[in-house]
Amino acid sequence: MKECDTIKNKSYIPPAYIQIRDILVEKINTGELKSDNQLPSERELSETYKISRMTARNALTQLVDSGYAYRLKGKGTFVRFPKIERDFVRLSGFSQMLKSKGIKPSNKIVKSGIVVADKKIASLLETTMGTKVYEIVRIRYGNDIALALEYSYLPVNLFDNLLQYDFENDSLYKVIEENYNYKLKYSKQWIKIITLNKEESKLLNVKENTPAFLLESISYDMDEKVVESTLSLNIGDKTAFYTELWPSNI
Amino acid sequence: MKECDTIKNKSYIPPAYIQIRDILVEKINTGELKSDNQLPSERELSETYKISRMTARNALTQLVDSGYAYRLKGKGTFVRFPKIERDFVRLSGFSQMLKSKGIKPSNKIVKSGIVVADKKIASLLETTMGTKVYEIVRIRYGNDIALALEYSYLPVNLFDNLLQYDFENDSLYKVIEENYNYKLKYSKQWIKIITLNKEESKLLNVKENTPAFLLESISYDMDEKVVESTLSLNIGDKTAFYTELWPSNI
DNA sequence: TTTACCGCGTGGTATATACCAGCATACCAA
DNA sequence: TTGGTATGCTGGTATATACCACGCGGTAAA
Repeated sequence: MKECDTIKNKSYIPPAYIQIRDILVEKINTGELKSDNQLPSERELSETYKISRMTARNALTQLVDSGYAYRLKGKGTFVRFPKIERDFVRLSGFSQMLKSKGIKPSNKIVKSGIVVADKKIASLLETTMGTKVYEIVRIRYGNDIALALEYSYLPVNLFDNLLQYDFENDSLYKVIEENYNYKLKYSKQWIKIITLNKEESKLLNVKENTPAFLLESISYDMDEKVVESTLSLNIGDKTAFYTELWPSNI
Repeated sequence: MKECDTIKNKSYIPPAYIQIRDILVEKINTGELKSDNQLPSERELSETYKISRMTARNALTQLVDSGYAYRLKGKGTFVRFPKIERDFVRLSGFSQMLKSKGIKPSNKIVKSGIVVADKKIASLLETTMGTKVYEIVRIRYGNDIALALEYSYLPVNLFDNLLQYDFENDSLYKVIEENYNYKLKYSKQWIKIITLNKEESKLLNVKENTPAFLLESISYDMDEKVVESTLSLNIGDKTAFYTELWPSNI
């Protein structure tokens, strides 16, 4: 069998267009290339790095697709920074989102344990009522101010001895990916409005009936299995979502 | 000057990869190709339509990028239907969104006229306080139930005699694109929570202090000019947003 | 002075070709 | 039966080349 490089062995060499892409991303992140600066043209890149124009174009396409750049026909390709956020809550999770805004995230566990799924939880985890699931209830803080109350549910059969981990300091996603080796592929999410009940408002230290966002999310791994589902109650006047909408071209 | 085909004259012929893409989209929409069916391979497409493999690949890439298909290395390209919705409110506007769900949209104009921009409106339209702007206030109905109260603002200097048009029946976007020839490029959007005041709740026929989504949006045309800004109050228990989040690859 | 055109650089589309890498199947040998 | 291998499909990466459409600035003509 032929030798085949993978991510796991150190000899992995990314494709040329990925390498060029990363060189350009680096220049954007370090500030060498600023917003609306012109990136090297496709022909220029191909000469500089001794690659074909198509490969250079692929590298630039990667930047455009991920929001780092925009193209103007007849003029050039230009930096867009800060890059647009199409996903208003990233798959990377709550902590990372706050960190990227310079806000100090912290958690407090309200309770954690194993419960049997009721109808609502069963439908979120795409399983049947009565299935055993982990329930982790946390309060999320930003700069020590309570922002959200989060209920996370995970199927017991996928996670052996999950509760041994410290979810006040370790991110749930990190534990799932590193300790159980589930690679998350995507998540579905719904945003609704509710008013906080007595218990919830007390935990979040706000008045009863305060309006809040209810975020329901379901996360899928590479095999399209549901690995986790979260209900997040975000205090209305401390939360806003931002997105940019681009017309579909089909 | 050389003759140059544009969308406007009828002789416009789309690029080959767009034509192939549209042929495939058509087959998906008519049901000839169903969810998880395999699409023709790149090599097969290139033989069938006498195009190069790269052009065929471009066509398939269009489908993948817009959520109509997914690729599996070594296996093929497959239909994803219903296509994923990354944008939870499309740039196409409110009416079209409801239509796509089989809900009958309708509007009622509350008022329309020219006002001078206060601080809030000026910042939304990226102009200065005191600038003259059109204000159009509408109630949005779905199946004759009031869903939202919408305040739209447009700079007077970009739209000559805008109020001649009938916004109870024509979409605002349609008028902008067809009568004034502004092609919308993208829009920014914020989602917040508010509670409806006396006047708003009366217009929407709900109790005072009902929680509602406040959608603030700014639309930009191809020259990155602000052409329109909208504040939309959507009744909380009649509205939800859905999105799928995919991790960024950079 | 104003207008029209040309040249040049840019991204956009398209061709033809080549080899690599992942998956499935059939087949053959231990 | 089991396990390797050969083959043939798939998408992924990469090269080289060509021409088109657009934006802009310089220049020559009106």
